[in-house]
Amino acid sequence: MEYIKQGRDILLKTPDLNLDETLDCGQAFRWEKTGENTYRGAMLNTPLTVSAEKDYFRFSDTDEETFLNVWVPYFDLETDYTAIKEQLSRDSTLEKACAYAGGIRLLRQDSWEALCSFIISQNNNIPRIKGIIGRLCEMYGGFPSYGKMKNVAPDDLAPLRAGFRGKYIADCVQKLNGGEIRLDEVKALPTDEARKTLMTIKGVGPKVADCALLYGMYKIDCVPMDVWMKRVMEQFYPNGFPDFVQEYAGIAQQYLFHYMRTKIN
DNA sequence: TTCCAGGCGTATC
DNA sequence: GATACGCATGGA
Repeated sequence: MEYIKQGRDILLKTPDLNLDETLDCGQAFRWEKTGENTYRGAMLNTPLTVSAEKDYFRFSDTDEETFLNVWVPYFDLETDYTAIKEQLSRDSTLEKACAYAGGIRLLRQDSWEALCSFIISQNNNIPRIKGIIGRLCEMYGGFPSYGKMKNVAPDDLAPLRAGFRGKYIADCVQKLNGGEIRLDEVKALPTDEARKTLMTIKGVGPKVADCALLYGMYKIDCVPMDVWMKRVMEQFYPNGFPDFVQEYAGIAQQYLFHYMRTKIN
């Protein structure tokens, strides 16, 4: 990764990053394509417009401190995806998946934002997930902290049209505000214990927990098992992943999920 | 109209 | 532990 400042922008050179593949592959729901090669979105309430230009990525109107503290970790820019893909490609299916969309990166999202987003995601489709999260941000003037949502009742969330998920969000907010669950502590736990803790929240089962762990806490051994990944495992890995995949199973899952959902029918 | 969507809670065995 | 069913909403 190398970057230079240009006025109020940061210009970044990095391999293994494609904005479409990374920002519109179902791991984050707040990025909107605003131009041919441009996305606008945010992490919590830090906004960003990012574009792919000829030889670099332009992070618009971003100071160096925000770039280094927020966007470098968010886009996982210090991880060598070339090496990871090389290792994963020892498996023939993953080789195809990596070749198909090699510009996917695992976004290191905020733990609360990821947890909340994936509670909303259950038994739901991506356009509607985006709609509900969009209305949540509208309602609170940006993505609300759980503190800002303190004492929220399911009925208060009716305008989101989140269906039965409203009461799950309310329960999550309550447990976080009550200190019953502290996400920074969960993050420090081994994956299995962290998963168990998250699953004490109503509406958080194995799949939503694994999404929060993978996308919000960078537990890259987690493989969220949704309908698409179940199909992948049935079709290609009836006996599980090979050992050399395990280390990066969560990242492998990104390539495979996208491959199965968009390429294979 | 019916089916499905990055599932989960509950009841039942 | 496994299986069956209902659940809010909206697009296909």
